[in-house]
Amino acid sequence: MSANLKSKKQITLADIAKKLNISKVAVSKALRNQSDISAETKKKVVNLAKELGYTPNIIARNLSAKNTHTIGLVIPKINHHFFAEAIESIYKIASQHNYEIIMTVSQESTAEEIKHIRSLMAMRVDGLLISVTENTKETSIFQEMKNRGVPLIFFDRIIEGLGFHCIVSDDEYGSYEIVKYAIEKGYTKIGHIGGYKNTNIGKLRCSGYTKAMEEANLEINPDFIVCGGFSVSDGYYGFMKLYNNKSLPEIIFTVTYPVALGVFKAAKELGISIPNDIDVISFGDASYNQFLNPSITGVHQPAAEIGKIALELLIDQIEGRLLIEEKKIVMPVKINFCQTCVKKEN
Amino acid sequence: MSANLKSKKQITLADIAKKLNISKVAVSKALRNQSDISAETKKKVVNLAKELGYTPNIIARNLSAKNTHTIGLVIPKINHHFFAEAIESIYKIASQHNYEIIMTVSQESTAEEIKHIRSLMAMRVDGLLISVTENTKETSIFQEMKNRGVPLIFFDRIIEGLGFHCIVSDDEYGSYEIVKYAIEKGYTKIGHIGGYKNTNIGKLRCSGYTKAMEEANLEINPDFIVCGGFSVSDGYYGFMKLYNNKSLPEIIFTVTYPVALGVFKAAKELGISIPNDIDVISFGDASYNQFLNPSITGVHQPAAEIGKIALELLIDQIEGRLLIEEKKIVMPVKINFCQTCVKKEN
DNA sequence: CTGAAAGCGCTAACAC
DNA sequence: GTGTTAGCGCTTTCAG
Repeated sequence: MSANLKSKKQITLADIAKKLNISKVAVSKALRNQSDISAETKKKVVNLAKELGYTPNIIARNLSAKNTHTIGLVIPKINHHFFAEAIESIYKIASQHNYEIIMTVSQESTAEEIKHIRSLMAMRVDGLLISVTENTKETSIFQEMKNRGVPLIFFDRIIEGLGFHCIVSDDEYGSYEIVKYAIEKGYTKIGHIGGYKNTNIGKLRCSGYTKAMEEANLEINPDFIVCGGFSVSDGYYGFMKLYNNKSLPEIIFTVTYPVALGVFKAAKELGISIPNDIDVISFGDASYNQFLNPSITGVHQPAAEIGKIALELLIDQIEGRLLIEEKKIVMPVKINFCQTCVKKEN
Repeated sequence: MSANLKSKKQITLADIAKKLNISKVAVSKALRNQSDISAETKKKVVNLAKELGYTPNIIARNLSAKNTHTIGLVIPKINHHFFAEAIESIYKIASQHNYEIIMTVSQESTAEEIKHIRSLMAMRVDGLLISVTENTKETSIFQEMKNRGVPLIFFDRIIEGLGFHCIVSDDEYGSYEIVKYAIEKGYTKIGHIGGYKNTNIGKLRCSGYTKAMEEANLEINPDFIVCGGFSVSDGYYGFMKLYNNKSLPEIIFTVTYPVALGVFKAAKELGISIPNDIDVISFGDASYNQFLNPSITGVHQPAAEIGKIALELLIDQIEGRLLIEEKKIVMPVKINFCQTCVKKEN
């Protein structure tokens, strides 16, 4: 009825078997190059398969095999430098290990997140790689995965204490370091456009900021802090909110790079110059950052590396080479010194 | 043997049926809320399913159903603004239509591309959405898909004449327009870092450039033209090549936005100032372009729109609502005026 | 080396 | 309303 795959009947093992007057089993074995088939039969089978344009039906194979060599990936957003780089790396590694990735995007919605996890479970992926949404609080779905024994690894945006391995950047220390750097440069009125406190990165990046401030005996002005999500629009509205207060901080530390871009956007609209009128530093960066005006001094995260390690860990677990308890890998970060936060002006 | 999904046995229809002392078929129907099952039975089944944590096995379902509600996506690269935006849109639309996307990344390798297409076919996706690599010349794999009647749509990087629908930006006209604009601004020595001529976008963006030049009776200096791929590194090496010639053009029109960034990178290394020493315009842009120094005047492509239309077209075709002949949709583009190509200096 | 039998989990078709 | 039968395409087991 439709122009889809069913319209032309697909070639099956049985078709090949019939033409060659041998059994389906022989064909199956020949195609998988098993040892107990004569070279001659193999050759005949392989040739005919090619001639007929045979494509194995993985669905059928998976149904008997019970594993799919497929990994489910759930991320909150694609068009964000950190994730774009991480997934690029994940796809590369997956290809090397002959796993297929089924990526889903939650769009920062917990309902979508749950829907996708269920869908991936129904597809019987061998394991799950997840970075949760900025709103995820409810852990029951993950608890359920734990009970079922589904291999699952969290990366970047994680939930601890559920027994799954986690891999993250050193959020707290990186934040601490960059705020400390700003303090050394002479800034004292330091604001923070942070993430929701229910997320690990929101919480830790904020506490790194707090620690640096306290260590330097600097006052943390609550008016200089706003919390929200991780995207450009959150930075934009965050800055607008700060702007509507009586006074602005001298420099703002943003929880992500997109948030910093949002600040740029808002400042531009308001005719406020960065870094002359107000300065910005961020957690995270982007490959194109070097071309910005000004380029943002920020904490560089090893996104590709995080993706790679997360996937390798997951594959190890799937293939039974990893049976240890919940483990948290914290990747070191470093500051990428650019054109913001150069010196405090007087 | 491993900590994978098989370790804990999955609940099946049969398990539920046995506990309830009814048949598998009744359970299957109840779960799919079919009309010929009593409300009472339905309730019992649904409750028990939830209690046992039943997850339908889509693999098994697909095997009998013969369609998978799954679409294969093959792109050359993720971390490139055009694709990031297009796939974000594709995922969004897919979610709305309840299709699952299986995205694969060819990394600009034709071998990977073919491997992924075969793999997606083996997974029996209902259709394919493809943007080919910069190296794709061999069309036999697509010919094969045509013969099999696989619904397939090309977008952005297309192959015409094979009978598949295509959707692209107006590459030639957009290029013509922006080069014409540069000419109006007084530039005469205009170079082009272009794409391989075997690709539609490489060819058309170059011919748009050529047309504008010819129309203005400007000389096209072969030394001002280099061809290559579409990424940052291609722009970088392209510019280095131009630099090693005797003279540089006044302005360079690049085939993609990443190529323009590559030019920025090379120029920065060489101590050449953009737009003072040499100027740049590009086909394509990025959301963060507005924060660049200088922001690049370029042709804006409706990436999200292209992804959306491509997918909707494909779904129409899969579901049998589209039976017309090969059709090419050309999306209008517009110039995004920024800080490059502002005026020719004397 | 080869093949017959059984089954993966689900659904469509048809009977009761 | 409900159940029986058969089959999707493949692989594993085991007998020859």
